[in-house]
Amino acid sequence: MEKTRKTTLSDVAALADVSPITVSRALRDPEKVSPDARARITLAIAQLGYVPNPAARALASGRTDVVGVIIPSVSNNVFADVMRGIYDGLQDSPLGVQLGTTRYAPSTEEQLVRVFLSQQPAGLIVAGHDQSPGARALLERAECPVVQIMEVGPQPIDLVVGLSHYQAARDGAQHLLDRGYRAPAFLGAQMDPRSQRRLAGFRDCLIAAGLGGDDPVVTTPEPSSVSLGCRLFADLIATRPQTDAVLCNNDDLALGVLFEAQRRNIRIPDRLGICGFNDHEMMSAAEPPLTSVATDRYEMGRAAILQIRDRLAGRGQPRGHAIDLGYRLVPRRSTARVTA
Amino acid sequence: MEKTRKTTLSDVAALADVSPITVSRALRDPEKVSPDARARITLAIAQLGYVPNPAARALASGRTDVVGVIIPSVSNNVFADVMRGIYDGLQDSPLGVQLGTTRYAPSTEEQLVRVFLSQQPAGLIVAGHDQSPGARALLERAECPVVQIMEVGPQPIDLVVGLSHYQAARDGAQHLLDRGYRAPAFLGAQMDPRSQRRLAGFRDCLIAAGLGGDDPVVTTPEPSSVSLGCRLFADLIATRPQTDAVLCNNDDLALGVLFEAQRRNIRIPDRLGICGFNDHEMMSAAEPPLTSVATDRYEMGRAAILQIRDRLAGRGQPRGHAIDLGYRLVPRRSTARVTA
DNA sequence: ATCATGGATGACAGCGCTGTCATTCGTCAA
DNA sequence: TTGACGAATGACAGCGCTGTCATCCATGAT
Repeated sequence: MEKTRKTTLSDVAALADVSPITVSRALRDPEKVSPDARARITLAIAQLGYVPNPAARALASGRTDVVGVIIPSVSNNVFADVMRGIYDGLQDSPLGVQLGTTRYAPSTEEQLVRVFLSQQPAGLIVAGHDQSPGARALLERAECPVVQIMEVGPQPIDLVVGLSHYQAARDGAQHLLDRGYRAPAFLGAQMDPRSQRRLAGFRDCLIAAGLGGDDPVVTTPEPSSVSLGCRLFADLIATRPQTDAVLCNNDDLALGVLFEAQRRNIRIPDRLGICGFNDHEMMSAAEPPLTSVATDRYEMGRAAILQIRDRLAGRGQPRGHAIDLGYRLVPRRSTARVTA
Repeated sequence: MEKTRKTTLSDVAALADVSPITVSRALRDPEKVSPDARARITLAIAQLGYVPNPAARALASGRTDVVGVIIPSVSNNVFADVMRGIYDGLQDSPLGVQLGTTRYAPSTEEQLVRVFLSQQPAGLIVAGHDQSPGARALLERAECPVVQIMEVGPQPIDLVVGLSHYQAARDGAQHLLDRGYRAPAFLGAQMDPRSQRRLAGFRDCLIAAGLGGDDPVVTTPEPSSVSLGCRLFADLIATRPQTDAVLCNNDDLALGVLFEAQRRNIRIPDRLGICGFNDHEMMSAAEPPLTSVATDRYEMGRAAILQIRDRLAGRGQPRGHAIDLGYRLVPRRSTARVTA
């Protein structure tokens, strides 16, 4: 196990017969180096298998090629789509990703922000608008672009890519009313701030329609799952049998409701309407196909990275710029009641 | 926008009235510093809000606190579970994660390995056993622990945490035969090496049972999805109507098959048996509940990180150590044929 | 022929931390 | 009382790269 010293810039420089600094320039800013020297350097790099040391670069320049991404959880498939968008947005750039998960804990988030910022990242992507005051202060002082994703809202820290969960859920609820359902309920798991705003949209829609009598809401802090959808729905109809439709906080729950309804021979969409949230691919494949409020999680991640890349390239949007990706109600058979 | 210099070790040292090196030790190895000095240092750090500069640490020590994770894709929910395990395994450690995705391309994988290794990571986790020769050579020469996850197999690079996909699928196929199905087929998407080995297990099971006549296999390189399950199943019964059971390469496909079968009024399990792979949470919630071969993706990620942490702590397993997490056939109603 | 101009290159120092010694001091056995 | 020892601390140099400024040289205008 010999201790082979890594090849350095100087090794390359020696072989290419230039000074180390010229090699450094050839790597970062090839335009500034003569074609002749550049060719010799490229060759030397290939011969030696040289790979730059990012730590040294970071220390010397005060910058890194790492984008920090802080999300609540990796197992939530909403974030899986976001991450895919992020990675696609990274294509053809030297940037890498450092991922941190908060487990929905503000204190963890603040600590992650602190740690990530200490690495002088090229940019930071954080989920949501509900950072702790401490985390927010850190982010406002950050020297790199900061993108808040998932939702649009007041007082952005820097850049924003998201949508209005309140409006999206309100439209979902309105769709149920439009289709003639008169006793819709809300099912929610993992009641993070976005879920809370969806719930608020649902409630306001019912109130506006004069249906705000009882508060037909079943929620739990547990993480969302299909099985949980089954259980929550079972709870719901046990306590509120007149329920004729459910707006689910996400698609997992909606699928669970579908299965539980099938088990109980509850006819969909006549006896029960189901509307999910996000419009995961499986919604259209289900039998019956399930209505959902479509959100573009993939684009959310991609756009966030592109915002950062634009900023780094000097042609970015100013502080406060927000991209509202919107949402789209996708009606399917699960809410296609015959009696309107 | 004032250029506030970050507080450094020396600032802390000055305030605590010790030398910088003592502060460094207090951070990395508190035992080696007197309680008195340690207290003053802790106080100074808190007062100044000092956060170490990881780039400087990496440059000086030649090591980082980052574990590189190289997986094919983040959107595959198998890897979402693995990632969750990894993050849980990281709890109470100073380690962070740098994630890279190969998009199932060996050349991308090799480049990622090269880039990650150049960062002198604390450890590396790579998915699968089918690295390109170049990537393999790099990994074998790596100075950090390397864990191959997902499957066990011959010639490990260093550490391994996985299971035998061949055996798992073979058992799944055998289960279908045991339940009296006589014309099972295999449905596969995203035919990566692990999927190929599952397919091999399926084929060998049929051959061993003397049912190896035709080759009832429908696969596609497309990424797996529920909708794709619907389509593949439609293709399958169009070309091979006698099919009486399907072993699906994963649970998404199995769910798609269920929906498509419901659409066509194909009775499950009597007319058609369905077996998935991985036993995603939704399988037990479905109606009817779906049989699957359970794998512990979460534990795969967690164990991989723990292996690395043990190594770093000096009490790790030797090179070549493999953990076979096994699998578990979970029979449910979707294969509970009455006629045995 | 002379000088200003700008492109190409290089010298130097230093980013913030840690490895490797060396040094100091108190403690205990002889 | 002395010396040996270990715990606590410090001095020094350097990790590999880049920011800054200086230098060099060919070119074209005068």
